[in-house]
Amino acid sequence: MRIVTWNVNSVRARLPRLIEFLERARPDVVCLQETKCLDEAFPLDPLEDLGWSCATFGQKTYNGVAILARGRIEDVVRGLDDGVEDPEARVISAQVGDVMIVNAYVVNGQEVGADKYRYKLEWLNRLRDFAARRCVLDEKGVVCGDFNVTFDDRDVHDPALWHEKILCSTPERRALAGLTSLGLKDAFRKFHEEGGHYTWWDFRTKGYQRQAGLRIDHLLVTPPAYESLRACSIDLAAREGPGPSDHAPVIADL
DNA sequence: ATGGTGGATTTTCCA
Repeated sequence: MRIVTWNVNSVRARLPRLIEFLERARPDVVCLQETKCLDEAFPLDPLEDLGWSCATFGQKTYNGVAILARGRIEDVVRGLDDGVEDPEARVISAQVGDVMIVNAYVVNGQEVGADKYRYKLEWLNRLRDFAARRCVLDEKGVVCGDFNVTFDDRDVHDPALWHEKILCSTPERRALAGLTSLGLKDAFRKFHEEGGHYTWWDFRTKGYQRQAGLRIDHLLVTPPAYESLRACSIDLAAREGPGPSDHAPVIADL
């Protein structure tokens, strides 16, 4: 099963690029983040016409997540289901075939020390607890999305520049490690131990042209999914050409 | 400390 995570930075603005990617990469499951639209504005018709089932959890203007699948999407849960008041649409999960899929758009956090930063750390702990409830460790499961956190300095183009900055600070990395502590493993690192592989490049500083990026989009997988992993790669072609997202898709084959 | 670009929505917020 080919599973993709991709922060599309508006599904409506990115629809031509999304369709091009679906036809080229031929995934089975696609987890989208930052869809940036209400469910009624999601481009359901063109995607269903191409054979995709869609489960959406959106809001106006910001955030928003969706799961696309060639097969049946079952047992959909929207949100973290922990009783906390939360108006932001950041996580959707569902069973697709024999794989539990959890798709998350983690809070960005703005800057270290900001209110949004503290909220990010709390939110990552809530995501960890949700993943623990939602995934059975001896079955196949994938917790993926835009985590807005690097694992370590191998994921950073300029570690000195980013030292203890947002997306790279020690508390954020500890909170991300809370998910791997459950027994989930970073799919990409199974195949690529070296640094220099990135999934996001800042538009503002022309990061892609400078190869100045960060690896912040991840697939964390349960042990059976990890054992069955055959490949994991970053689709740089989707970050090139006209009108790309600022993130590239990450593709895992299991 | 600031600005650069891009998206949604509305001359500003968020990333």
